Amino acid sequence: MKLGEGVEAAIHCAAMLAGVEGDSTMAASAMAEAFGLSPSYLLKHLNMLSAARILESVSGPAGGYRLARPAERITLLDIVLAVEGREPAFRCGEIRRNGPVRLDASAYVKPCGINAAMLKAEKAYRAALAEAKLSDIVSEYMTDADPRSVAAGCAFVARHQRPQKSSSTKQA
Amino acid sequence: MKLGEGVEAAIHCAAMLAGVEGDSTMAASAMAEAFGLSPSYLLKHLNMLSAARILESVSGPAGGYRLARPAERITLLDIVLAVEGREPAFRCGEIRRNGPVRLDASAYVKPCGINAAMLKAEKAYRAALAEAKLSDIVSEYMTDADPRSVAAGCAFVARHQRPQKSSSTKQA
DNA sequence: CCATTGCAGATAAAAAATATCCACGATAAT
DNA sequence: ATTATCGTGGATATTTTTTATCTGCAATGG
Repeated sequence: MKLGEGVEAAIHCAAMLAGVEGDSTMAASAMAEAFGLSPSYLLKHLNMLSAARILESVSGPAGGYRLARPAERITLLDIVLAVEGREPAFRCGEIRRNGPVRLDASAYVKPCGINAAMLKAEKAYRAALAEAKLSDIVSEYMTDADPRSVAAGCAFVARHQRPQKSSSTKQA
Repeated sequence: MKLGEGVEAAIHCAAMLAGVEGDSTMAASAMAEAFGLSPSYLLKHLNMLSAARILESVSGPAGGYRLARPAERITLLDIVLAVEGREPAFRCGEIRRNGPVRLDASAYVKPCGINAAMLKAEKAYRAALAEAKLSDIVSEYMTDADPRSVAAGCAFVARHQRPQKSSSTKQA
């Protein structure tokens, strides 16, 4: 059982995007730099998040990504499913049918109990991830993490976020 | 997130071994046949179960595998961890440190909140698997599954289990 | 002795994850 | 309009992991 590295990247990016103001965006290249990741590969994962409507993207010179909805309504489950796919970790291959004695298909209408138990566990896993809101991750980071780390992170966001043209970002 | 196919094989084999009587054993080749699996590869997984003290093995012509302890004290978690390894699915690469701004290591003493949330979810997953006893899987199968399937399975076990030499298997 | 079985290690084949690149459309600044 | 920047999608390459096979070896019952 293993989660791809893209999950870690995706969550960190989403958390960082939670810090950009208004409808500003942040370029994928900036996030790749922030985490020392391959820009071209990170794009793939950000794209998955876009497709899942977790992020929005803006093309063009001032373009980049931003959250598609408030961080309060984004969970780690949303992100994990978007990046890793929605299929369960355990896939029942129905190997019980593969023996030398081939019974009629009607003998296997009842779902495999092993499969049921494994899926139940995964349900618990997903429920726990669904409880973890991106906003919680961010606020815990703000309060608990080392002030130097928080300051550096915020500075990075402030430096790389890009205000958008059309919509006024609450200018004083 | 994906579980190897070996997990399914391992659980099915363990469930089948739960049906052998006394200290009898069943050869790996028999189980491979029962599930239509590659014998040489199945051996690998059975070996992991042996190493984890979930199964016992006996060499020699009458040899094979049997449960190392009663099915009541074997959980799906035991099996999954034995086959897939004990490392968590999410491994924090600490990519937050990989940015262009290198802070002192002391700025990262607090564990990453993302990692904590992911591990918490996995803890829930493992807890659910720990609740699933092999004996439950087997007894549910006996009562719920199609009688033809149960009969075929029991017949297979009866035909392939091999009594051991030294210990008397409650012979009438 | 000898046939059968599990064990360990080397190896190979297949699949998946990771990473890079390029042509393209969108867009903002000039 | 031109240009430079950016995301998109597809093709492709590289690396790692998984799956599978084979061989020699030790154990053991007959």
